[in-house]
Amino acid sequence: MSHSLSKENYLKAIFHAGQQIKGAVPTTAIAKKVGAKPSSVTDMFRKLSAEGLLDYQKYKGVRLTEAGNKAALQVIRKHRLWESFLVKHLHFNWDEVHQVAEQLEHVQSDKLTNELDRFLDFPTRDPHGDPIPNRAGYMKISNKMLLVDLDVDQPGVCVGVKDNSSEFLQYLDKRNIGLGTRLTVLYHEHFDGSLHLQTDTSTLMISSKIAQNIYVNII
Amino acid sequence: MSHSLSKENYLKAIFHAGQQIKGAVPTTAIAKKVGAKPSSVTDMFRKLSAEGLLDYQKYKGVRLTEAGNKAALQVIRKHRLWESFLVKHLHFNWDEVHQVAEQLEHVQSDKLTNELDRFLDFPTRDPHGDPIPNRAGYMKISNKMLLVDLDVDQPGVCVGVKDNSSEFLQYLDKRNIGLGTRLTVLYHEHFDGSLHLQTDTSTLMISSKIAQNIYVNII
DNA sequence: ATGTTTTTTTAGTCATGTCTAAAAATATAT
DNA sequence: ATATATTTTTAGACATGACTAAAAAAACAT
Repeated sequence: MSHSLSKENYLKAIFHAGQQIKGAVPTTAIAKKVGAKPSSVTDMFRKLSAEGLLDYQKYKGVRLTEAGNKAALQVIRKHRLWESFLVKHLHFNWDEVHQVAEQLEHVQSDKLTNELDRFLDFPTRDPHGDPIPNRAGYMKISNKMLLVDLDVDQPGVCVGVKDNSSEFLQYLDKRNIGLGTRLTVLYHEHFDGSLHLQTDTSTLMISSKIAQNIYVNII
Repeated sequence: MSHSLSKENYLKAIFHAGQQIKGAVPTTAIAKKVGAKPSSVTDMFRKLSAEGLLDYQKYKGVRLTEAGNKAALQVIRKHRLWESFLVKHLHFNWDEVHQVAEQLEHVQSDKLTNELDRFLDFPTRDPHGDPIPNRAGYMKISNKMLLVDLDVDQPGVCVGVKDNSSEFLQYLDKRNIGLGTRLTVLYHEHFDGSLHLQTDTSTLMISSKIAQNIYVNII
């Protein structure tokens, strides 16, 4: 029932790649994500396939089986719960959590995971706005969109960012934009694409480039 | 500066063995602690020695160098902080924490460790009453003693247990004895060695065997 | 003191997860 | 359609951390 650290990383990478790609996930895509050479990825594909976690046909890439999907979701659940914990209680910034959560996600203890979930009051989104699977592995499909695509006068709430760099996150902090910030686009400036926003506390103007890196949900 | 999971476990085991043994720590003692064969331990002794973490002479056992001691203390610090977190915030019992803390202690992030320390309000003892090294690696030498050795009328406080079995811990819960419980020995029953105790809320009688498994500090 | 037992080390092997280099299959371009 | 480029797989190797079996050293008895 429990898999090695390396296998968990592959499952997670395959899950994420599967979200972005239409059909089967190719070797090279995973090689990039896990930072290994394609030959190593092929080896691992075969191992995971033998364990019934992947459907793998030579030269055709892989798909997660139901068991593989479930395993991947459990890792993602742990990753996102830990990210939430780090930001909410340990003063981590959005951009610092990933590396540490990558380690914490591999700790094996259902009790730990579920108690952490309860301690955090069963959050549904992590600090990047991504949905957190519940203990059954179910998560809301994310219908987040980029702020730049939000219609004028359609209220939205910030649920995450695309660019995770410190610079960007610090810029957002300075403009008082964070997870949960409600905002409405007043109008698009056609000349340069900049957006004029109304938040609960003020109005502000941001460039098109910024708006291309903020995820919002319609509310 | 950072060591593999396996190496950290060896360093920790050598530290603990060194506390119990007078001179150098022999191969077999570590083999038992880490659950490996003596030949594997010899291999690891040589590796750690080459890294300057151990003083090792063939057939003579090992001693931690200053660097090795420091590294061991950092692992112990993390282990005990995580145990504290699990008990205080995640509803773990005294006896459930060890296995999970064994995993969490290997997560590498100074910020994580130090923020966890702060979050817990800089605890000085873990749920078993063992002292927690601070970020400099300094910890109070434990002057804990067994309850059975506490003098009559000398007030003490429960700082831990020797027996970590669920049965024993549940017994203590039932008798309302826990970490921090203040108690005084009223008298020893010479006939069977049982102790009569005064706590803040009541008086109670416990057997000599129980008193041999409870650690107290003089207050 | 010398033979026996125990401890420790050496030598050789294995599993995991990685790599490089080369071969095979697939995809792309004209 | 066929040559070229890219992707994927195979084959063989390596590091880590473990193992077994046998040899060497140390400790223990009488």
